[in-house]
Amino acid sequence: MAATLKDVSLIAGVSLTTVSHVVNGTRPVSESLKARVEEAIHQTGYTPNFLARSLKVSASRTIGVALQDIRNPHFTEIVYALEERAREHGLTLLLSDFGDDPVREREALRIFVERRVDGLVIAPTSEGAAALAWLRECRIPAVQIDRIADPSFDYVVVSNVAANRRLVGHLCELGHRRIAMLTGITGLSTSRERLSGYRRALIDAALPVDPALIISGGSRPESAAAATHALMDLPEPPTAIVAGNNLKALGALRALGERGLRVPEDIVLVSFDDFAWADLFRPKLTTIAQPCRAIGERAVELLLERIASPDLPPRHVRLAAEIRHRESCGCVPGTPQSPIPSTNG
Amino acid sequence: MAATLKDVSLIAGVSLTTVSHVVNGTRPVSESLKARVEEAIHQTGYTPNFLARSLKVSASRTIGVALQDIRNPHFTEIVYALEERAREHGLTLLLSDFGDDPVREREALRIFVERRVDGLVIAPTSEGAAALAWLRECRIPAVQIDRIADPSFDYVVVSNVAANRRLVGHLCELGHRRIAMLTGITGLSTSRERLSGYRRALIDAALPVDPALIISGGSRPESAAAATHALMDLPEPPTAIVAGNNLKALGALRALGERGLRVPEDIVLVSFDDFAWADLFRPKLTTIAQPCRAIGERAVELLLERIASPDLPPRHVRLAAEIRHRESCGCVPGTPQSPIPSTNG
DNA sequence: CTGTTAGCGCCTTCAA
DNA sequence: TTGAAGGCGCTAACAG
Repeated sequence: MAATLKDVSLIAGVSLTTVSHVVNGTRPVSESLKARVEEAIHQTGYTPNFLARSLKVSASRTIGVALQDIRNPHFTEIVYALEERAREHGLTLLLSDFGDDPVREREALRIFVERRVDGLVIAPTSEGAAALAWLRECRIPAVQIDRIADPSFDYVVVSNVAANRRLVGHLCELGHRRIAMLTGITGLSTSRERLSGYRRALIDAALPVDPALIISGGSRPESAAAATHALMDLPEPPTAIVAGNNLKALGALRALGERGLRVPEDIVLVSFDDFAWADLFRPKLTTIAQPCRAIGERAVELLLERIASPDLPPRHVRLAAEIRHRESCGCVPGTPQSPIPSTNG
Repeated sequence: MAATLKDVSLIAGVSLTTVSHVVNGTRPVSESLKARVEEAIHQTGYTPNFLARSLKVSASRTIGVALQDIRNPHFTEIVYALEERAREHGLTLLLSDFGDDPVREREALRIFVERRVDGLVIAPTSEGAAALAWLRECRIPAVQIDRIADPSFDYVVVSNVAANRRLVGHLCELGHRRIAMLTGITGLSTSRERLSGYRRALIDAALPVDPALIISGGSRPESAAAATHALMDLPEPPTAIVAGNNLKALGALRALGERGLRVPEDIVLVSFDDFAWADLFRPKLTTIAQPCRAIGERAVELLLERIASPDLPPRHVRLAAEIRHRESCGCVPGTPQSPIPSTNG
């Protein structure tokens, strides 16, 4: 159907090789021939067949992106950055959403392998290590983002411990003694690390860690809403709640609203993950903002480097996350934002 | 590097043809051979090469998605639905974001054509007709979503005129006589249609159409903010503003906030496009919610049908959009939602 | 500076 | 029920 190199070569009256070379600029061709070839290309409307090229050179200039939910603005933002950076490098994005299901995660990787992606960026499930091991067998490079399922692979994530320690520390400084933590999906490194930051902050402040104030698991806002209700039904409810991620914050916010509790007057709520339109929310949430853009960009760069040098030792990037002081923490609004130092490895 | 059909055939001691057939289940193979082949596949870790297959059968089971900005939740939601539906049909998504730049739009299509996608879904720019014409030459099917650049191609969009007419009509019924309209990017069918719905509603209500109250163009919230300020600086400012899309609403909301104007007490604001967390916004915006999920699903279905029958006449789908009555229109909250009837063609 | 040739990995007639 | 052989469109030695 579509014109091929051969069609062009016939029309231009040159060899197929020459056409290939003028298309790719891969060896010098005389002006006269080049002109004839270009004319023929124009005439036939020839468009190179990347599939054939990929087959031949065993490189598809394609990278796969696999994650839990593009609709989560955190991931949306990252995908945007990935796409942009990839495009700059002539790479095209294959997208797959596996909804936090290890079976679908595995399935997504299979599809990417079949399509011979040059590499892939993945926000793995808690069982992601097995899937990654398979990728290693297939010798296809991968970089993890957001969470770490296997530290022997590259990753770019944020300093969860430091960021949450600082956020919770802020609450302690404000005088809170009963601070609850709603963590994300059990088994995810993000959940563990953020919980660890929470613990460290309490210890820093010489406060007891009350297991009743830690509610773990779940990926939907509904579970956070239920957890919030449970928390507030405690004989001694918390005076502050830390949402382990944006979905948790949404659920908590709704539950608090249902109970007619005002934030921050009646209860303080802060959260990991920022929202694009947080300034339109009431209350305005104090959050930890992740550098999504940078995460996506670094991920592509790491991937490119690994594709070039597959035997590099694993590279671990931790980016700083930044606290955005708004109203919901109850401190004076307008407080300057405090960056958290990044650590590597 | 990776095992091929040939590797498997050698190990299994059968012909390459047979291996191909057991992999694809495309012709009966005796149990004994099948077992040997499967064993060999397992042993070699063979994964089919889709690139080679695509080249051979000239079909890539891949569809391209090209749009203006994945970060806009309206599109994010659609992409999610597209991905899901595509996956159900064994199709993989290639994603490209062209930021409303016709040059990059064209570029994105070129990449898709080179990669021999089976079809593509596009939210075209206002200049998209030329790009689509090229696709037609390449004989690659495309369905437009959100807006229409060329009605000779399939599309699935919403009933913009009817929806906005109804929304503005609601404002008229509430007694507003000076209603402003902030339209989106000039030249887009959505902008035209929504503006047309606005006009119709005013005419329905026997109200004059004041050009000073219509501010067109721009795709960023900032332009809407500027427009809102201009509107409020008018000798006779509007008592209600209709934002032509979600970004416009954000800009208007901010400008109104900057002026210390309360919604809906001082001024009414409603908008085309809903927000996922609209209930956390203050004010709670009355909006027109588009059925993003359905748009994505129908788009994939249309595309699949067209891939199967390229010569079908153009198919036009218009889905109903629904008004979500919340606080910002100033009518009693809790009013039941009113669906808008869909029309076809 | 240009052309011939041998595959990349796979599907699919055609023949047995 | 099985196998051999000819490409799909392209790149990259290898010759000239």
